Amino acid sequence: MMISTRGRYALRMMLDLAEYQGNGYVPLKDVARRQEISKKYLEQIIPILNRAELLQTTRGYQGGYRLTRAPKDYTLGDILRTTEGTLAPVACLEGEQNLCTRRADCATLPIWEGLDKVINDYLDSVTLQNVLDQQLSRRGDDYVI
Amino acid sequence: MMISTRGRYALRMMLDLAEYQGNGYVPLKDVARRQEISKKYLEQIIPILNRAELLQTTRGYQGGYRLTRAPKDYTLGDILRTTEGTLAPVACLEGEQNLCTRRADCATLPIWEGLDKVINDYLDSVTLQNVLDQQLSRRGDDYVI
DNA sequence: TTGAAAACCTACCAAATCCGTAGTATAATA
DNA sequence: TATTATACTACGGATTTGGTAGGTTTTCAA
Repeated sequence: MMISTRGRYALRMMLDLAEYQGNGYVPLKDVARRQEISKKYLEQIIPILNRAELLQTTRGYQGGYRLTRAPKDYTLGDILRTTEGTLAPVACLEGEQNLCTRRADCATLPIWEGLDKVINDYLDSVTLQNVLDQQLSRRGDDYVI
Repeated sequence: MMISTRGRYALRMMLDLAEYQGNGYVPLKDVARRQEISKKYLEQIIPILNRAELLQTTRGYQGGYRLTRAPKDYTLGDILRTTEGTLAPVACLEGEQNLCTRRADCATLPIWEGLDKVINDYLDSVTLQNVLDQQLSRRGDDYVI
């Protein structure tokens, strides 16, 4: 498993904001309730998104969070790389601290690089807006049936 | 990181066998030396491949391991799914014990299913033979330079 | 000016997973 | 029967995961 609850919850929170923010700010309490995720745990995930300026906040009365950009301007790759730190499928690709002496003629390294590309390309091909659209169309289907 | 040393070492061991087995059996000692992996640790990885009948063994003098099939008849997906247990990128896809009550109308589930497919398709598109061929052609390049 | 609502910060913790080491038992063959 | 090799099982330290808990600070409204 490469994507932990951190990334998955972050994604669900971003989707929730996209759906419910309207013109205002959404309090975390509401997101937590709708998504059935501990508010306290979400509080730990938010600073990561915040530092990367993926969302805006105000404190105090009627405070909360909202997206910085339009939903179509976030790829899932953006959100997941930010929260997970890396999406590298193997340690060899995780940076300088994992340098391997066999790297120069490692037969498997090109494989991992290819896998890494496939993963990132896929996640960068989907935006928050895409997911919202799919969700709405599925809900529509339910009414028809 | 989704693929641990177990899967990566298993893959390197399979490649090593493919390269060095000839008509006989390759003792683990030799694989461990060439690949610079602890023999004791490899001993723990092997039973997994063994149970799945990905390799053959004989004990005792001149014993060791060899591949069951031709290198072109193993995909990397075969080997990695066997050793890692699952290549699922998220817990939600890892089987019945991780059933989620929100599953029925989870907006993100289709994303994870798509990611899972992309990963497995990629790893099933490469065989051990493919990797061997690439490796040989790279070694050839070195001679030219 | 005070109270309530909300975000912010930091410490802590149990359980699981990862990455091995170690020792003994068993089998095959010269 | 000695040697070579696999097979099995237990243990353990380090790290990651998935949170809980409690207090602090900011903002606004009554």
